Amino acid sequence: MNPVAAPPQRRAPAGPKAEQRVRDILRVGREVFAERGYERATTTEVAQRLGVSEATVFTYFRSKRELCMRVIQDWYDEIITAIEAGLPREKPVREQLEFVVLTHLRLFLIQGTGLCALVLSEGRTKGQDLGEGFVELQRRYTAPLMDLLARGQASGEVRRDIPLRLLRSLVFGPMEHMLWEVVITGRQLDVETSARDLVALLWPALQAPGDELLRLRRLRARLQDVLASD
Amino acid sequence: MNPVAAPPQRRAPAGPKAEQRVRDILRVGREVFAERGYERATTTEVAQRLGVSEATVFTYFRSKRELCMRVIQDWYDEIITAIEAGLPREKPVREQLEFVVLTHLRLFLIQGTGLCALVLSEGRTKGQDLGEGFVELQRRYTAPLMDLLARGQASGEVRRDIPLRLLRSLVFGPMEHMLWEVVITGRQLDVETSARDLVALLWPALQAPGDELLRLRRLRARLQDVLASD
Amino acid sequence: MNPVAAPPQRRAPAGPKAEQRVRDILRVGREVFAERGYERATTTEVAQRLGVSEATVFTYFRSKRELCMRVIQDWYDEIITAIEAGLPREKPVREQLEFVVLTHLRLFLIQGTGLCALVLSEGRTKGQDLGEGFVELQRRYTAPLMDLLARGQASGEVRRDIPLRLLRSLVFGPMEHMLWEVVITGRQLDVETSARDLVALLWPALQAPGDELLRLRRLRARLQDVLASD
Amino acid sequence: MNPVAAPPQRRAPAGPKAEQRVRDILRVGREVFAERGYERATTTEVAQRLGVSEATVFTYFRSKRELCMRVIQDWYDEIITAIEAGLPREKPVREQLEFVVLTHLRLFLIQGTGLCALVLSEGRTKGQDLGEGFVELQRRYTAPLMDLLARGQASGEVRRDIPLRLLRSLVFGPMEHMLWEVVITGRQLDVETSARDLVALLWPALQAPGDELLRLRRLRARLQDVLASD
DNA sequence: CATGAATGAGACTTCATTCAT
DNA sequence: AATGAATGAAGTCTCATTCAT
Repeated sequence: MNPVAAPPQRRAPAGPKAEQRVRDILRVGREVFAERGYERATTTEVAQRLGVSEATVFTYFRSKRELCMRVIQDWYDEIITAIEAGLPREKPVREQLEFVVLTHLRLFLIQGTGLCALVLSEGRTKGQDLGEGFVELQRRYTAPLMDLLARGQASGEVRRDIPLRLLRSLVFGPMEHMLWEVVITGRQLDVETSARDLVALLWPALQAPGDELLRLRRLRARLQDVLASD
Repeated sequence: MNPVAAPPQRRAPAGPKAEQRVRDILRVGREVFAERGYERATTTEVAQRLGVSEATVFTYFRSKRELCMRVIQDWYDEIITAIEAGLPREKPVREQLEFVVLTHLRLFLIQGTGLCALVLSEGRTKGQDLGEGFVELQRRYTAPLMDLLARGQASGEVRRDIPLRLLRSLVFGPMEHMLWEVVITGRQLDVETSARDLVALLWPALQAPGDELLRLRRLRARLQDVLASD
Repeated sequence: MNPVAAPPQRRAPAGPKAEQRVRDILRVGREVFAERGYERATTTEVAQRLGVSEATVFTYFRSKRELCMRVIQDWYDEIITAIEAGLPREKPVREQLEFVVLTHLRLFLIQGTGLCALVLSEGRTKGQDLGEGFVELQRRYTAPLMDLLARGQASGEVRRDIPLRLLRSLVFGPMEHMLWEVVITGRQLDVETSARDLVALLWPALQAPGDELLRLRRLRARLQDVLASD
Repeated sequence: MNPVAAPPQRRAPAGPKAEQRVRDILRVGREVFAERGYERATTTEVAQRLGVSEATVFTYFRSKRELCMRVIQDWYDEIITAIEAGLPREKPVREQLEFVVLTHLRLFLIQGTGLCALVLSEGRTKGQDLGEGFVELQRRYTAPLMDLLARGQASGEVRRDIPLRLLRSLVFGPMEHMLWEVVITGRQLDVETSARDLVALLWPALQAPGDELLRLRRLRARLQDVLASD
């Protein structure tokens, strides 16, 4: 009888200037969340860095939580876009893998380590403050690599006797671990070299076991055949 | 020069009863920090679970921050102790590695995913709230593995052409990544199987490339040189 | 003496189009204030339901307070008009009373319970936000009934030995109490039946006691005096 | 799997001093809510009038809402207690009714008009902020009168042809209306006189119709018989 | 005239921490 | 040694209102 319609949310402004504001807030919000993590980040700081009032922030984002979610989504989108756009699909899987790792490292290190931390550490508060749509984000985020590994298995470049999930951990794990190190120790990192090294290190584990050995043996046998037939 | 006495720091009580109190608070503190993370954990909750007043907690720990640091230290100590005590040093490196991975996974999963998250996510707030002594803790924490890998290199069971640091990331990285997956998705994990699978996967990458393989590689390289110089 | 011009009050626009705007805002404002009460009503909601910007509302009304006052005034005017227009002055006072009660109940229940609540609950904040002109509004609002009762007294249909004010409370009081019940419990109410029942119930109390009754009462009073003086 | 136990509420202190505090806060809270209504009342003001910090208020009451509920409950309890304790059950129903009306008027006017307003105006926000247990409170509040009227009907002192609910409105309605008048106009009121007048006015309406007339006729007949038989 | 955009002021609430008893 | 009690500081969020365009 008295459904007592929910009171209306003030709609965020829409328009070219508004879009710029949204972008600004997201940019600064990303910084702040990355630096401080969800709990220690304050809307006050976001507003101050932008030189606007706190109310302005809440004009464009309904809550701190929503702002954070958008920050994370945007960042995921950037990574996904960067990888999907630049992936050299015609090249061998190994080179594609190098590209994936390099792109991740690069994007993370430009500004993303804090965000990485944010996602990882806030992701676990499932059902609390953030984390409702996290599983899905996580899925999209790892999708390009999963796809790449699957194609590798199909083409025979990647071993088939290990679940994809585990292979994924094998790639992302060390990568993220290296990033943590950077974050914690503050040591610099040469992304290009690190990416190449890491893939070089991983590759034998991803390949069919003894594959290289088998190929080299075949190569030697054929060379011997050639020399003998001369 | 500075005759003004230092402000009287209230000292924590001493004695056997006091030590028990400290242990109790640390035990419960570990639970609470693990479940909620640093920010969302409250001293209130620690006190309530223990059935004491909040003030009591502050009688034994100067601050929430200090309590958290001690919780983390204790937990590190447990892992280090468990590994050092059980490590089968006489067995091949590969088996020792399996032990290390298994022990980590087990300790993390028994009660530690939250602590893992705690360490990882609070570790990054370098110079803020926690994190002063983190680099040192991190060092001690990874020491057993570093040591193991070094011995492996010395004995020729582990390749020498890759920096230890990278090898360490190769082991810890996927391990932690698997743990995050468990935390985020809530999926169960068979630690024994997972540990064995993971090491099996990593082993080819850690091993010194076999002798035959090395010789074959050298052969191929020389042949390529000859053909190129033609 | 005071050559400083008064601060430029922005004047509300004038013209036929402007009048329509004012009417629209008042209509929607009435809805919103009725549904939510003064404090919980927001200018945002008024604007949104009307499809205009918030600023527009403030173009036509200086403040939320002023809008609310106008809403209440308009509503009073409607009731007063409805009653004055429809009152069957030639009929007996009792029937006129039934008309007054019925009209009140009907207008309140159509859309007015919220407004009734608004008036009653905001009326008390005398000298605060609303309530400056409330006494006057209240007077105009009860004027038709007061007039009716006065005419009843003049014609002998209504007792003269009770102050008008009290008689008014006797009519409005139960009526409003019934309305509150509807508002609070959400129960339905048949206005026609309720109006008739209520007047039937009140009528004996409003009527001049019949001649015989009066004489008998006087008789009893004198007997009691005689007995008491004995 | 991760029920994520709800974080614990800090328990309100218990003890003799604490009880005094609770009483103080309730006393001042009653004042503030009565003066301002729910929305306009602020926890800040409650704290300031008490000369304590705002946090102290929240140490004893979890929220503004809870404080307000307790204020209202206490006030209901006072009225109910006062009436149940003083009701002269052996006297005629009419005198009991006078007592009920008088007690209500008195309690309301001492400090309760604001609270009356509070209950009435906030009661309607059912399912919003307050108002969960309101129907029940309302029931307890009117119970003494309902009971009295029911006993009156049983003994034949009150007419039986009208639903109790309507009779209740007939008593409470004018009473509250008079109170509103006092609140709005600020006029003084002699409670004793007003109570007697009001009941005198209502009584004919509550009695069986023509009842008084019939009784007086019987009285006269018997008196005549007595005189004649002398 | 209408409005997009911004904001000052203030509300409720939480929590680590202190201190007299 | 333990704690009951209090609180300062800070945080998120809401909303009426203004003003340049």
